[in-house]
Amino acid sequence: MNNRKENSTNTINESYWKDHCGIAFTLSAIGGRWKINILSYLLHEDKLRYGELRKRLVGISERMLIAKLKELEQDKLVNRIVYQQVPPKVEYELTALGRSLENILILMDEWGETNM
Amino acid sequence: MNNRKENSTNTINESYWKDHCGIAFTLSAIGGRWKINILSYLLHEDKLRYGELRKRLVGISERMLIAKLKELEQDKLVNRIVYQQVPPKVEYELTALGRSLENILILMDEWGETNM
DNA sequence: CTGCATCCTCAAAGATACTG
DNA sequence: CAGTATCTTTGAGGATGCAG
Repeated sequence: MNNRKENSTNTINESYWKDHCGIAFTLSAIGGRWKINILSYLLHEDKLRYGELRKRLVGISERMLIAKLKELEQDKLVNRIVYQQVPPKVEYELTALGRSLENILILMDEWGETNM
Repeated sequence: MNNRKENSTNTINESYWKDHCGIAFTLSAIGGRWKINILSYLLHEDKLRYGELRKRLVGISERMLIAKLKELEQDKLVNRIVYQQVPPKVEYELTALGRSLENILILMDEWGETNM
């Protein structure tokens, strides 16, 4: 996808990458404080406007939401749909790739619910 | 488990917690830069001494490794086995709860391998 | 060998004001 | 409405020295 190799995980040795490279990549795509929340909402609600997402993600700053949406878009997990009109309207939705994360999110949710 | 509520995710609103509480909890248990790496090694190699883990986790500082192992121990994901001898010998191994994360790690690895 | 305490750095994230 | 720009803050993580 994009510049994964510049992330913090690039200091890991070869034996690691042989065994767990996929995990590191997945984490780099959905890890951090906000991305999974964003993906979850888009999973449940199909299309959401920027402002709707912001209302749901209580506590996120505009700057962060934009940054994370842009990263998700660059990683092809979400589509950004621009409606040419005034006032502006932009919607975000999951791509097929984004939806393919559903199994992982479900498993994580189940494990958490069971063990919290 | 322990003090989840003090984490950064505690600012999220009610509708979030209703829908995705489990995911947030799971992420708080295995998220971050190192925990999944540690878990992966213990999954593949059963018991590992502190020094062996440190050799495998290239780039981690002693301070971080100790801190993350302690967190994993407090969350009941790993067991710490102390051998009363000189020089000291301590081994770490997954608990049943820790091994129960295997499915998630496998899914994440597969997704990453497929899409990286 | 295993582990703790202290100090420090830097990047991620927050706050705020502004614009098309 | 949907962003952008700038400044500030925070805290995860690194370096180092010490101890049982």
